[in-house]
Amino acid sequence: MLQKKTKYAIKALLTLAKEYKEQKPIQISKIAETEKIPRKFLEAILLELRNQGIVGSRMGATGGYYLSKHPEEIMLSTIIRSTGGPIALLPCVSLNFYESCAECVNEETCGLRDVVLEVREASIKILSKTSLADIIKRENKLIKKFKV
Amino acid sequence: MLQKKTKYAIKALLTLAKEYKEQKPIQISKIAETEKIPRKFLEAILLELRNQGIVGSRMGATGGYYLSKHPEEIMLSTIIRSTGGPIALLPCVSLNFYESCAECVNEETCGLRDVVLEVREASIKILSKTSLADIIKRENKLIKKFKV
DNA sequence: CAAATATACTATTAAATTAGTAGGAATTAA
DNA sequence: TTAATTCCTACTAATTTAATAGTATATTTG
Repeated sequence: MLQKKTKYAIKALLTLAKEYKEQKPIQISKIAETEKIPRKFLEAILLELRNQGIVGSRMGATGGYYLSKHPEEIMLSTIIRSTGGPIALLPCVSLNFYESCAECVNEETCGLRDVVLEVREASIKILSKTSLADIIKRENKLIKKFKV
Repeated sequence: MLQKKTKYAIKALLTLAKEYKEQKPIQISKIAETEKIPRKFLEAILLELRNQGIVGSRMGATGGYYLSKHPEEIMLSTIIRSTGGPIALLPCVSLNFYESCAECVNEETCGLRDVVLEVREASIKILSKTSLADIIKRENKLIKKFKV
């Protein structure tokens, strides 16, 4: 399961994406309000996303956060990883959060690992081709669909 | 990520599967030892698996646990669900652990949910066609592969 | 039947992770 | 210079997960 932190991050980034215009900052408080995210928590999350290079910021009055890339270039897999959420089901198949299993005699011949690897591939295939822009597109399609 | 509990469950069930013979019980302590799982914790896990109908048990001397079905019929998805591990990335797309998102105005038109649904489908497709027997088969294949 | 050996069950504790808060420093625009 | 904003560090609270303790109940075997 994704952490709340990750979900908040995605929602916040979607807000930035919807009003995307290069370097145009939006304030934390505005995002927190529209997305119903605890203000201070969001502050911490955006700071982290900034350190990861996903968003940029401007300090001072009229400051705020903005996407550092076009919404088409920011992938869901990147966001999940940047906010600490491993995608894999077991640490032994995680690229970014790898850890070997204490009990495993031989990782290479572990049948469970083999399956879990497949699951990871399938998940990453979807998550790494889906951008913020894609999510917004999907949203619009769904709205149309349910209006009819 | 799968919980340790789930991983222990899978390992324990694989042990039972490898020595499978209808209704032939194996003791907790033996499984705990070969799989390096804390004895008492495993006890609790097996009890749960029993209440879920995945294993059967016999009390008293010479008692123990045994698979209630053939290893080919026990699927990874079932084990994960039975030990409390949701497969979906968000509760709003989980079949067995469903919960709506507090902030979501309309679930049906949520773009993120739409993507996460796809990921779930892909994962379940693999996990629900993989049985204990399949995992063992994979293991044997891998052993052969790495021997050469 | 008694002793030994299992699981069944309930309750509790410990550890780890995740979520959220507090408060002041630094920066910028007006 | 003031107001508005992000930056940063350190905490605290809440929740979840992992593990343990101890007793009750059932079963086999001598």
